[in-house]
Amino acid sequence: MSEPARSLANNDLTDRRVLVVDDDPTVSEVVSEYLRSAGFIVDRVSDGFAAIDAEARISPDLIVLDRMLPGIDGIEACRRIRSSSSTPIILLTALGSEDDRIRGLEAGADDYITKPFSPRELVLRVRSVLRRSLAELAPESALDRGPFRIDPAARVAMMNSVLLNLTVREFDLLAFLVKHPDQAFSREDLLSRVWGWTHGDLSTVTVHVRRLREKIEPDPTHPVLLTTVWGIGYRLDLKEHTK
Amino acid sequence: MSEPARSLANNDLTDRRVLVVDDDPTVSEVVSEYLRSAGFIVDRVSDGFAAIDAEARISPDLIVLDRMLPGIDGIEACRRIRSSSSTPIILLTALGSEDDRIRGLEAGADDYITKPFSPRELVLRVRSVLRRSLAELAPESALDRGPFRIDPAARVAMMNSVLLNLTVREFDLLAFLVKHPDQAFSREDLLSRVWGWTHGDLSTVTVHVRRLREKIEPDPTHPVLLTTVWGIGYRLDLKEHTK
DNA sequence: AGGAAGTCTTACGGATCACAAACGGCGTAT
DNA sequence: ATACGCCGTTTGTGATCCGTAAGACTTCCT
Repeated sequence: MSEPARSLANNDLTDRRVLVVDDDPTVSEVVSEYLRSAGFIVDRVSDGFAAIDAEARISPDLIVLDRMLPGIDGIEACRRIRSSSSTPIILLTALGSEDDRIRGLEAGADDYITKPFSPRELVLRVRSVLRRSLAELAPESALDRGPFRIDPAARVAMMNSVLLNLTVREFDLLAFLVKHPDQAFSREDLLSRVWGWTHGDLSTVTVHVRRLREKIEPDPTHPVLLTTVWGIGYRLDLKEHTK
Repeated sequence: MSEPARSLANNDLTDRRVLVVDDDPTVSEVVSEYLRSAGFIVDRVSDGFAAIDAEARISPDLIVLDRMLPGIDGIEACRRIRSSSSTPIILLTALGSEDDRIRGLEAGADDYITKPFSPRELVLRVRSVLRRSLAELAPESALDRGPFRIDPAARVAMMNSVLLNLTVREFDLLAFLVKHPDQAFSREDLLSRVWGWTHGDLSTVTVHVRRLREKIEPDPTHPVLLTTVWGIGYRLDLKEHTK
């Protein structure tokens, strides 16, 4: 109940412009209709070049891009759009292979939906991606909680009034945990919500947790703040349910 | 041995209401039985109008809807339900054509299963759709009952305000029992609803009950909280009969 | 009392998991 | 151009947990 509600309140998702790119009129029609009824303003084009052009012209808040297109394909269109803009992109595809998915994400796509998909799921994904991208733009205020003070704007983190010398990832990780204290997160969750990855090496999380511990724990070998929940993941303990 | 298992999700999928709509008594019976043994509460109706009525009346968490129905067909029922509610819908069908599928998804279905399907696949799909839809909702809150306090989000269990050091399985087992106190469950039930297995070695349950007793019973050899119901299974006694 | 079925207890091997340490790549600053 | 810092990955190690099996014990029934 903490985050999603607030970001929804601050950043309204209605009336956002979505650009739908698909050469199949049926799919394009269905997708557009559903997005419209979900409160989005929808523009449609049917090939890659038109997509690049339209993106530059109307600056949509998000693009739904079919992977298979006449002319340049979706992946290439995605790459070109991304090279000049950070507009979020959701890729549509008939293929479901892992390789395919990775190539899509590498090209800069923010999410990936395989056909056949339900329009409802599409709307959910669109909302989710939009929320994420809008949340990054919103100016956030500093947060004091427990011994921590997180200032996202200044990118400064303090603990007991002393400055923590954190790296980018460490800051993001700590900021997320301070925003969601006393809640256990799996490595997948953290990878997804802090790193923004949908898949990847989970040990990345493990190592960064260890590095963060070195900077915030009195005794890093016996964590009391950032504790591990065996078989689940990690939790930042601000409530004293321990001991 | 084990299933895809590891739901480790934030939201408990047990005790969710599923409405099964099918005019074929055999199919309806089989589907319902499998869903029940997977821990769902199942209601059944046999035609489209009854489905619309039942949906409004009992507000199920999910609907399994046959595509072929007397009166209005599944697609139409799906559309009507969707017009007034966002309850997730899984469509059952004998047909497998692409067109058919698209029309189903267009009507607002969240997933689509073609007959013949394995009951196991059905349960997996139901879980998957439910998990997606529940993920958008509020996280579950802590539960206080008797001497126990269960916080699923934090993955913390306390007894008389002291922290219990439980493993994953022990936590899941205790959480389930605290949610359903003073009710006897067979080992099969527990295996199905806590482990998510449809079959397996029942001694697994026995051993875990014993391990849990070691951590919550004053005298594990003479249980007073987690008692065994001879010939039936186990029960968590929270109503204070004696003492 | 005796047998059968159900339950409890203990033990063990495999599997999983968490952690530490180190490595190489990449970008940036010097 | 070089050095440094950060990041993601890999490897090895130790610890934990889980499921199963096997035997002892208890309860129920005849």
